[in-house]
Amino acid sequence: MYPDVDTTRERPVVTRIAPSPTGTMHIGTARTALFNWLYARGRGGRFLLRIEDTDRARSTPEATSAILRGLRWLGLDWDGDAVSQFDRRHRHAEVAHEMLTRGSAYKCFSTQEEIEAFRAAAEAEKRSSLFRSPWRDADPATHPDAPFVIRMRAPLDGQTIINDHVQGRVTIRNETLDDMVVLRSDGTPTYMLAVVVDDHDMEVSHVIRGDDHLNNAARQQMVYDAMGWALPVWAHIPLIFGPDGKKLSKRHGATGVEEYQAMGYPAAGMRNYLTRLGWSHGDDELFSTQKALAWFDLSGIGRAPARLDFKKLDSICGRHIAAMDDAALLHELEAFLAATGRPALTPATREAMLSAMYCLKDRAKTYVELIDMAHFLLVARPVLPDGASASALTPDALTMLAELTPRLQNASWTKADLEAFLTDVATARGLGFGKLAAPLRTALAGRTVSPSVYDMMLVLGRDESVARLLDAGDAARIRSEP
RNA sequence: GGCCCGUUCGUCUAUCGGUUAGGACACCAGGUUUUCAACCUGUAAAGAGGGGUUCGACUCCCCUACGGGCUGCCA
Repeated sequence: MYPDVDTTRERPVVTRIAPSPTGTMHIGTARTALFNWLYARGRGGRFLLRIEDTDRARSTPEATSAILRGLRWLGLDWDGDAVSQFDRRHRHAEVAHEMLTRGSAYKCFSTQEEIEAFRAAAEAEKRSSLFRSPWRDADPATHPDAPFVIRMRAPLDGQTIINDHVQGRVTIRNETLDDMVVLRSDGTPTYMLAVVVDDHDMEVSHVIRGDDHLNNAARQQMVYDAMGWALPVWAHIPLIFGPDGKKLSKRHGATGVEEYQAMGYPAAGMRNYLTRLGWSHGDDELFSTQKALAWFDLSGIGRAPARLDFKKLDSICGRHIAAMDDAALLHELEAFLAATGRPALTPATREAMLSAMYCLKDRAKTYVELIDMAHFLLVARPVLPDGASASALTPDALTMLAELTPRLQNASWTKADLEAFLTDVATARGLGFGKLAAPLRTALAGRTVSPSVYDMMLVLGRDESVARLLDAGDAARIRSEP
């Protein structure tokens, strides 16, 4: 019934993401947005945003702003203003009436109670529960003066073929579809109508969306056909599952993009991971957004649902953080601090952070870990050692620090010289450097985990380092006094 | 129930009829090492099951099993 037209013919590339504002921005929605963005931006096309808010009961402004924030965080910029589907309801109704005059739709006066009763009976008798409206072929002259919905007059036989660029040729027999409602009795459009009208009016050329819409595509294609509109290229991508292979839900932990932002994952790493989830370009695993834009294509999308793997996300994000330019990383970090309500950096800590970035970024997979690793430069004297690190301050260790500290006053303050000097100190006592590093780390950072002691001394500088070592000695002395 | 889609190491995936089925993450065993991270080396690990088609199937077809989606005056 529908010829295999080449829908990829010359036509400007326009994609869109059309989330419904009924909660947080789901990670799956974010990935769909990313695919659409990559496809359009990689081809000089446009990427649009439409808020599908026709369900007035469930749509909230808060959810809309969460969507905007999520897209912005991921760096997925859209063209023009976000379109409100609800605002276009009159246009949708206009098309519904156009379908009426064209004879491709009809008024149905069946009440919801009648339909529900029919479905219940059909289920009970194990018959098809497809509702066949008795008004489909009724003479308009006999129509009552009563509320009605407008239904699509869908073909009863034949088949509808979805030429899907991910799933392949999908054939659906028309007899398995009923006459869907396109305009509700209150005059508002249903999703099935609105999505087609909007995509057409917005000149969307490629519809890349979750494969939960694959079946819907057949019914939507009937609307395109009824209106004589050019079909978009269909690409129905598999959904994302939780680590256990079940549909991603709250019990898996993070489902909203803002939760990932709060956990400190860098946007570039998220883009990389999400792009690779369900799409591939040979064996390439780690890539920049520029590469993704150049490589992304519908042919690389897999047909099976993919599971979220936090370990891999961690790994990818860690590599992105390590590869980032220090200044850019600092900028991102400050944005993270602001977005999550953490205290901002002071001019002094900002400078220290920048100079320390080289020894911090290799050790962190998230900004949370980065901040944690930077603890030594964020705390002010006196550094209070935590329980685990305090145990390194044994009497012997304190003696060693006390001897060493004055000599640090005129030591050469470079990594190589400090390393030589401190190694000598430890060796002179017949100890491995580890025995000396532990108390040094405690005095400098107050933690058992930190960057290398040399790096901390370099970042802190001579005065601050010496002062911290003296503090540690003082504190121990005070503790040991009765 | 009906219809539609899917199924390669634990996970993400490569392969587009001919490979010892490759890579990455995770794991395990070593190495490096001042902690952590990183890094290096190595081990183990897969075509859901059954039928076809073919000289030859992970790859094409069918059936089954399992998973998912749709079946709303939700989107």
